[in-house]
Amino acid sequence: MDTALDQALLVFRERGFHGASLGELGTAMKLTAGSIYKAFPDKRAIFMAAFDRYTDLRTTRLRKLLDAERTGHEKLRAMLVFYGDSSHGDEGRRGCLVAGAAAELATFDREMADRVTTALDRAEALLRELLNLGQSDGTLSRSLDADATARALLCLLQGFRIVGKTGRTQAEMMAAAEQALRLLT
Amino acid sequence: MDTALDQALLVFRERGFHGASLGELGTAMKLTAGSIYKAFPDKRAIFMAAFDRYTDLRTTRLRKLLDAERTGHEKLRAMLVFYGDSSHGDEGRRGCLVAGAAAELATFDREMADRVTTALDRAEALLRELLNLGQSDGTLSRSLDADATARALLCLLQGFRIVGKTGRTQAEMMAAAEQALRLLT
DNA sequence: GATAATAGGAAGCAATCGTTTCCTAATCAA
DNA sequence: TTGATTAGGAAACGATTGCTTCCTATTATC
Repeated sequence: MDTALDQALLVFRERGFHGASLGELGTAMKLTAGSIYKAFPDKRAIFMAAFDRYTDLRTTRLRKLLDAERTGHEKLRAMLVFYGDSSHGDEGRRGCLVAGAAAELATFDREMADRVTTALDRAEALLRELLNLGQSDGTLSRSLDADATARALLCLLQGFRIVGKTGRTQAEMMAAAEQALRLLT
Repeated sequence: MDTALDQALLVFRERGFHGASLGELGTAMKLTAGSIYKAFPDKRAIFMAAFDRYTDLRTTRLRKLLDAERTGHEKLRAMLVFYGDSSHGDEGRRGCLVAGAAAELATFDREMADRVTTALDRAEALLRELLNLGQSDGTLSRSLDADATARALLCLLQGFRIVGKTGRTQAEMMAAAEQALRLLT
């Protein structure tokens, strides 16, 4: 089930919700349409399940990376690098389900909009935590407005995923991430 | 023709390329499908024309705003405010055609990917110009790496448009913009 | 004012969409 | 082994999609 969702995930990331047909989803999940509809009431439910799995997987991976760092500055760098790594080459071109859902579905699908908002709010809250930590342990500038900076960083990271769709190099994205980090020190 | 495109534009911004049907486009443009296909070979061509008009309109408006400012710092603020203003409330929820096309079409449609890349490259080049100007006239920090900072700002601005899809307030977006600007001074 | 050219709309086209139905084969309890 | 339950696939469903055809007004030209 999870492995099938992992394949559906890729199709949705590359093609978007409306751009992904059940045929493509089926071949990716190695399942026929009939079988898929045994597990999901409709296409939208597949997307939502894929969305939830995507955010779960990514926050788990990110948390692990953050736990390996000590200072606020280092944790923040790890988060910027995490997004930078997801925003270049093939992986970058595959795109981000959160950004994609925001662009494609947030206007008219209330439930999807709520999911996107929740995901973004969590990321923003995490960034604020890291900023506060860095300001406490002295590794980040104390003159920053943590709320406004967290929101700006959220935008920066989402922008990474959009710009990353156009096939930038790792070096390009990392230089941008490092420059952003330098401004906060 | 341009006024018809302006209406098609809105539909594409809200629903994306695949999410916008010719019926919706027709009612928005106050034209039937038959008439539309007198002017465009296919739906994709409508989108491309709308995309070009969108980028033209926005760069024209932006250039005008930038010309009204003198220093690099003030011009950069004007650009950040321009994107912030487009990223809240109803206008924010309508979304950005460039970000939308990047998320939805950049993976498999080479010609659209090129268009998106060109639009992003132009924005990045403009940001670099403003940074260089600010560093020359002393209104922006000379220790910045202009290339990396321009790319980071490009991501920030595209992120504005994505986050703006979820209905943020003007105050929220402006605080983020002002904070980003403060970091560059 | 007659005629040619064009712009727009109504209706219908095949194809594809998401979805359902039904059948088969595997699984499991007794 | 038997019978019940389930998972999966083949095929077809109506609806909608992007697109075309054909007809009717309107405009423009001489």
